[in-house]
Amino acid sequence: MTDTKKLGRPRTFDYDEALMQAMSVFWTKGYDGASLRDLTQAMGITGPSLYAAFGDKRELYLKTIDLYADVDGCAPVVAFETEEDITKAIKGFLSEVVHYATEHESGAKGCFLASSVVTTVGQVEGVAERVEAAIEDTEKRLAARFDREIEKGTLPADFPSRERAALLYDLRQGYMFRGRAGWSGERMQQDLDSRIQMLLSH
Amino acid sequence: MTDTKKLGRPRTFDYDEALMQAMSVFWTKGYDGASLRDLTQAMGITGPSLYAAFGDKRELYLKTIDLYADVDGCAPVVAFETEEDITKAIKGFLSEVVHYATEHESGAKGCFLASSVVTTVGQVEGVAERVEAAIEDTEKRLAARFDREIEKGTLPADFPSRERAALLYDLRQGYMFRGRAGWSGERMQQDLDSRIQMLLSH
DNA sequence: CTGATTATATATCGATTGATACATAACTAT
DNA sequence: ATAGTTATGTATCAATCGATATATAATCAG
Repeated sequence: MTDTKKLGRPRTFDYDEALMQAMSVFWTKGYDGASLRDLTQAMGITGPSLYAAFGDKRELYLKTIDLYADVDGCAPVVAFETEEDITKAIKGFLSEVVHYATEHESGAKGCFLASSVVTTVGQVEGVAERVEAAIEDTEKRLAARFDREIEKGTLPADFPSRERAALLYDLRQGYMFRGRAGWSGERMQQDLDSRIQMLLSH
Repeated sequence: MTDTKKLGRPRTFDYDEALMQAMSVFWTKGYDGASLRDLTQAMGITGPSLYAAFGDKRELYLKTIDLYADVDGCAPVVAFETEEDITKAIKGFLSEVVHYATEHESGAKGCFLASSVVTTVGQVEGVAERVEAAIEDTEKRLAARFDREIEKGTLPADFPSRERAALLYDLRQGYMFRGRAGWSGERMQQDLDSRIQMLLSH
């Protein structure tokens, strides 16, 4: 935050882009599967540079998780929040999830946090808090969107926002899993409409 | 199958139990995280014995997946199939899932296949087919249970069995994820009744 | 300029990885 | 008994692991 000082030789690579590449490697190969060689090669830097800029492997890993949570992880949620019509909002959320589950620019599939990071909860210190915080944060945002609809009057006052938010999140998990398992986007779109109807039923 | 021959020195350890221990190690530490030392130590055998009995690390891994699919993976499904009352059957399925997600005799959490194996789909040859087959098989069994209820007349003829089976499966994924993330069983039981109602609505 | 500070590249560290060679032990078949 | 076959234990392989020591290059303040 307070890195106002500029001293010594400046780094010759893009910090954020290197971090993005690191995330991609962790995503596709997992924490243990990603070797320092894999990482440095993808990031375009050498070992000592990596350690100087990001710390050790674990710290780099945590930084990629934070990057994902800030930038990459909320595309479906943003789609859900910005669309005014609630039906279209849900459709947008789920469509984004399906798209996300089946193809990602990094070449990885599924959700980095939900299908890769989560496996290192008991293994890498600092991961558990981040995963739980991600669930908490996402579900709150989803529930808030439903609540807004109640205020608008398009959903009844006793609409179970929190429950439906949790359900939406679980559907997300299912799609991510199917994506990892190799399911196509078309196949997942199949039940989309009936699921939307179900999410809004009361 | 046709191992009718008995020749040479017999093995001095229990094959199935050793395989179970191996599964436990893979489950808790992941594929890459599980070292040969970890495995042989937990299995109570030496390296050469492991390679003689199970092949290399990858083959051992695939064998643990098959073991899980045959024995361990279907506890919730069996609970769903055996209970006659459909409401109680769903409750049994979900309760079993929650219990499964929060505690397991091996000390691992979540579903071995859904939260651990799935991350090695693109990494270890032979895993992808097994994961897809597991989804296919489970969803068919779940749908068949709903179909039986249609035949009994307790559910309407146009009840969407396949859709609800897929939904049930996705809920399972959600619980498994939450379990990995550290959620308690009580917390997950919260929405159970309303979810059952939703699964049976038409 | 000089001195201080930081990033980079080369080379390499000890430790651990997955996997075996070898000799020995224990069993079956003849 | 003898030969054939398989499992086990010891000891160890080359390769790779995560991480660093060292020297050099590039920037800053003065």
